[in-house]
Amino acid sequence: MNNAKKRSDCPVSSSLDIWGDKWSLLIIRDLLNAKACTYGDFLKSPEGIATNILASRLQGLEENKIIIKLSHPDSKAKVLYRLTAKGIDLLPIIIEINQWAEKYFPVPEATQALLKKVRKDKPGFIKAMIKELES
Amino acid sequence: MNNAKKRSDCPVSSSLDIWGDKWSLLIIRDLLNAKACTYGDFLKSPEGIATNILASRLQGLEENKIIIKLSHPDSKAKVLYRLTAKGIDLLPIIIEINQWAEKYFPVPEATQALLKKVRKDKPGFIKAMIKELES
DNA sequence: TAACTTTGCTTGCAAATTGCAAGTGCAAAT
DNA sequence: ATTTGCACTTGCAATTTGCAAGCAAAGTTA
Repeated sequence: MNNAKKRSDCPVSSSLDIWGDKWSLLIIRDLLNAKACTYGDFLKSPEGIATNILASRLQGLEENKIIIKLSHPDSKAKVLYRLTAKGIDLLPIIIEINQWAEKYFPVPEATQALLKKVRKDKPGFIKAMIKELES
Repeated sequence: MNNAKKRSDCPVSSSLDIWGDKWSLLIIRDLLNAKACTYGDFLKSPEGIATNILASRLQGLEENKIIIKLSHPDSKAKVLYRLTAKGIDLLPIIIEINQWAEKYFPVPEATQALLKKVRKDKPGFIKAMIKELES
């Protein structure tokens, strides 16, 4: 998703041009869960992304303003990645994906617990989570 | 998305294993728009999917029970593809993608019109569309 | 201060996937 | 009987992926 080739004017297609690959949404998932991640944090995720692919995806997401690179307060050697407002706004999509998944195959307990809260009050859940991610 | 390799237990990851490539969701989009498509219909979409890729994606989606292949009432030479209930349930994800896209870049008039209705009553819109797709 | 480790990448290369063009086989129309 | 339409398949070049190794800058340890 590095190269900026737009296949059509369709909003779904344009969105997929940005984050429609097997890895980008997992990076975004990590950032929704953790609020901020280092390069090494992404590598530790269970799917096992290759380091060169991670670098290329982070670059693409940054170019598309989905994430921002920040300097780590503790160390110059470390880098922090965070979601922009545009990236945070992918949360509803991720929630719907989780709900779809829960309906059609077994999901982890932690997911079930979160989705229970979502079911109780989805707009409230999203609002609270956005507030948390922006702080 | 042909091969059934599950990268992790994460519901997002598992979902992407099924339809998380640059083409599958466009096939699903076409089926949400048209209810039923022939092989040739998919080829006509503006993104220009290659015929071998289309064949491989249709096979994968069928294996994962997202779509079904039906015989065309008019001709034995034709095949109809339709969404299963599992496939139709991807509609909320597609809607959220459209809404995200509308927020961050210009979208076609037709999309804007549809999203206006979504904004007015999202659950109602989804319900009506599911009913239409299942009929 | 020198050696060692950690962090965030980059590079090289083989393997897999994609995309283009050209078939192929069956059905239907002429 | 021949041509056309439809749903794919095949061959092959080009791109992308994934593994392993390398590397510079920063931080830690002795």
